[in-house]
Order: sequence, then C-alpha cells, then structure tokens
Amino acid sequence: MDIVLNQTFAALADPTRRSIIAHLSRGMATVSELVKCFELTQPTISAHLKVLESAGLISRSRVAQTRPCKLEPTALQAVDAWLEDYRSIWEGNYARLDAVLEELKLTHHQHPGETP
Amino acid sequence: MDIVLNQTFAALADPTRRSIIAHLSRGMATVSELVKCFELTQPTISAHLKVLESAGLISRSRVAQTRPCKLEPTALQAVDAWLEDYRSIWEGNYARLDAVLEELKLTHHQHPGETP
DNA sequence: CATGTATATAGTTAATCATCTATATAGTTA
DNA sequence: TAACTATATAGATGATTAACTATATACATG
Repeated sequence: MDIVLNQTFAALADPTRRSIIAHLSRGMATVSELVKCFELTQPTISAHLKVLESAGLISRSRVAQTRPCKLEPTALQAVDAWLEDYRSIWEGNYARLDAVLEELKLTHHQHPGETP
Repeated sequence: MDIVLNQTFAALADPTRRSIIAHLSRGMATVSELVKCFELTQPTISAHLKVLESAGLISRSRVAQTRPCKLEPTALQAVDAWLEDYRSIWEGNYARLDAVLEELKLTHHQHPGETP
C-alpha cells in the first residue's frame, strides 16, 4: 500500500535524479539548463524529469518554449512522514508505534500478527 | 555519489520490503515467520531480505537453523540525514543549503552552476 | 513564412528485477 | 543415520528501466 511511496522512493533511487533535485533546491531551472549540468543527452534528462514529475517531486510550468522545473517539497515531506514512524526506534522511545501498526494492517497480504 | 543511498532508496521502493521493515520494527523475526505474513514464496521473501541486508536496512544473525532478522535503523538514519538537507526548504528557511551545495559539488557530472 | 531553439516522443538495446519452481545445504531430532 | 525443518541457491520468465539516436512538435524571430 501507499503506492505513491513506491514511485517516490524509486525516483530517489537514481543518483542523477537526486542530483537534479539538489540543483532544483537552489531554484527553478529549465530542461536545457539541467542538461548542461550532466553528461547525458536531453532526452535522457527529459525522461528523468518525467519520472520526478510522476512521483510528484517536481512540477513543470511553461514559459515560451521552455519548461521551468520546480522542486515540490510535498513529496519529500511524504518521505519524511514515512520515516517519522521509525524515527522513534532509533531515538529509543516507542511512542509512535501505533502508526507502524496501521501501516501493517493496511498492507495487502497479512496475518494475525502476534505481539512479541 | 552517495552510492549507498541508491541501494537504500531502491530497497525502500518495494512495498513488500517496506512492509517487512514495518514488521521488523515490532521486533526480530525469522525468515519463515515473515513468509507467513505474505502471500509470497519463501525464496521470494529470502530475496527481499537479501536486498534489505545489502542496503544495510536489516541484519541477520544465526540461531540453530533459523536466521533472525533485525531492523538496522542506521540505514534509515542515512535517509533522514539526506532529507535533512531539504527539510529547510519546506520549513521556509535556507540555513542548511551548504550541505546541498556539497552534494552538488561531489556529483560526478557538473557545471559551474550560477546562483539564481 | 523560414529558420532556429526548446522540449517531447518513438524506437532500440542491454541490464536489472520480482516472481516462480525445483533443488541444495545446514542444522535438529527421533 | 534417517527424516524433518529452516533457509539458500539456481535457473527461467516477463516486466521495467536507463541510456542512446532519430525525429517530431511547439514556440520565437528574422
């Protein structure tokens, strides 16, 4: 479940795409500006941008023939929210385990799940 | 760069693997215990565990013939640390942009990068 | 309108992946 | 040692992916 996280994490798994995100964190950029930052062809960058846009990590507007790309922090916040469920674990307290159990319950295949 | 994040994010992109992580957040579990939680075969679960272990997200010990799996929060903390560079963006302040610039500098292909 | 610039789309290829079945290995116990 | 339990490995298959080249589309400007 939480199918949107599949796309988000998959998008973030590619170093070129994380680098694009790093660039866009400094401000908007057009496709060709981004192409200049990498040793990759324009269609390849466009494909990466499509993946990032599908994952909701960026949005694209339209200015003349250019398509300025903008970082969309909401998708990153979703990752942050997912992490939140686990942050308690490495912080030693277990207050937010309820959320984890919820994720468990909503997962497609599951069993009773006995408390250890 | 930060090749370890490639593996980590790729591992987290699969819903079954995120579900395994959710299970393990409640405590250790053997392979067969995890198999019972999913409608997938044991080799498939073992493959997922291998991916999670390679990404450093879990570790496996040895008790008799069983291989108890344990969540390793360190890898999740690495994701948290990566996110930290961007948290400032959705929080409205730009104090931690230095770290982002660092990521930019270390990325294999890049150009001058003018400040907007 | 013709040309140039910015971006998208189509089609190809080699690699990776999630899943399965079948089988091997390792440890336990009768 | 034989039989059972737990897990790993091998091999096959269909789907997805990241990259390329070539081409199409859209807008701008002479």
